[in-house]
Amino acid sequence: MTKMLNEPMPVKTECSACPLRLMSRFREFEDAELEFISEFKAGELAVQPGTGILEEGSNSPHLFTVLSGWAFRYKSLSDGSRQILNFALPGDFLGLQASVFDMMDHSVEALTDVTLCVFPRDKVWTLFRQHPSLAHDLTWLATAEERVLGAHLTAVGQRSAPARIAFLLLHLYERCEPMNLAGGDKLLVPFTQAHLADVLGLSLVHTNKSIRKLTSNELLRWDKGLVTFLDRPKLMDMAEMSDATPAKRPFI
Amino acid sequence: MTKMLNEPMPVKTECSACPLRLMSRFREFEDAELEFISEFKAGELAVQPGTGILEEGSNSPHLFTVLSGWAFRYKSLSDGSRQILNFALPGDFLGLQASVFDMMDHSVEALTDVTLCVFPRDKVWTLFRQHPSLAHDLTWLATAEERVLGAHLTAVGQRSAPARIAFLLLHLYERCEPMNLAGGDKLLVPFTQAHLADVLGLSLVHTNKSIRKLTSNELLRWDKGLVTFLDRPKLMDMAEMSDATPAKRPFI
DNA sequence: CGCGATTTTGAGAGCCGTCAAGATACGTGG
DNA sequence: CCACGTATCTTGACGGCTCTCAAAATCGCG
Repeated sequence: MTKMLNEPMPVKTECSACPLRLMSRFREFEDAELEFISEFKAGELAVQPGTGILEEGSNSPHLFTVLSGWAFRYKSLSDGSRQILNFALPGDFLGLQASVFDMMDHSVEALTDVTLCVFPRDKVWTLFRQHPSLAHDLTWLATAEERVLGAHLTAVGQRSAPARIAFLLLHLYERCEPMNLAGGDKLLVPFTQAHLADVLGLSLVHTNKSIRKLTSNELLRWDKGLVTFLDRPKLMDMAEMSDATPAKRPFI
Repeated sequence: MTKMLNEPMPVKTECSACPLRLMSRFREFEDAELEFISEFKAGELAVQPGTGILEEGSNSPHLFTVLSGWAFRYKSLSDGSRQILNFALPGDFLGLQASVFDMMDHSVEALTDVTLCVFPRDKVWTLFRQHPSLAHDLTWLATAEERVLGAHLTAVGQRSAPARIAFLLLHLYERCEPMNLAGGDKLLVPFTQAHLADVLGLSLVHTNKSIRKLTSNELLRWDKGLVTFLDRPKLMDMAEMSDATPAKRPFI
């Protein structure tokens, strides 16, 4: 399933014209910051679904920002099972661990066609020295990831199967909505129910039956990857979620 | 159970004579770094078991480093249950979220008597501007927390109750050993089985029965807070852990 | 000695996992 | 256009891990 990683291609997307920057969700950059990032960026990488982007235990010389597409972080266990830790969406940063610890403790794989900005790890230190605001943004991104993992852990540790599913789908809606990947109570999910099972710590069979329970109760629809929320209040209630509006986020 | 937070007391421990610095596990500081941290530190706080240190949803003006004692991070749910995300040990940093997001998404409570170094949040920005190496350390700490949460999520999502218990105890041993809080296959845990249940997403009853299973199989002993590993290889095997030696860590 | 917190044990129910098989969808080659 | 293979989704049966309820035993402490 996992394919080889291609060599980075020349830059196609100028940072000054970065499509992510147009999204209302992202913070604006100073000229100096933009200039540094432009210089920081080594190239672009386009990978196909199923391609491994980072490998657990490895020590990639590259860091990535997702420009487009979906990926997912996961840990493999020796019995063949895996835990998906989180999905990575446009604007998310991949490989910070390799930079800080010289070692990934999880892998990352492309779920759809993915475009990545590529950065050389050995320039991260320059970022910290010359651009404290961007260093702060990196800390922001690391902390944001920590929050998501804490939320997932709470869902998996404390909630029933249908509640976990409701939680994850609503959570993804909230993350997708600001970049126009979701809207009008509709969310296009590029993953299979097997992926969902691995996120939520459930078996595939039970995941499927729980989804069926949610659909037959008219709480949501799930049609070939298109999820529609039919009763958002009830779903949010079972998932124990409130609808706080998130602040503007940074990205590198 | 939760008590009030006292006002910070004057500094008792000079950073230059910080007891943590004597531990082999922590990295050495440059003089300039030490000077800044000394200046950064606003005071010290001693709290009793059960005291709330940070509250979910709040926006504390203070950040903390644990000097001594155990605390734990947790999220509360409306039905009264809670998920403990992680324990905080000496050297761990508390409140980075409040600094980055203006809002904690989890609470922190003292498990034992705890001594904390107190830092004002509004000087964090100065740290990023003037001391890139310390900024990098903050990112290190945030990323380390992310790793722990990922490991917990994997244990809770993929492993049986006894395996989760084995995992958590071994994990804590590894964290305690470098600071002489554990050794010789013995670990002093200051938490109850109810805490353990809330970490692992298990009921108290089943947690107890699973511990009994581990003890009656002669894999470990659990005696009034003293855990002894009797068959470490087997425990590590069920917990799916390898024994990599961790690198030196920073602290603030 | 008495009380609350913690640990332990038993019984019964139910959520969820495993095994198995069928149905549906989709891409590929004939 | 059809046949076929693979991936994904669906359903049923059954077992067991884990939960809840309940109560007793033990510990810590005043």
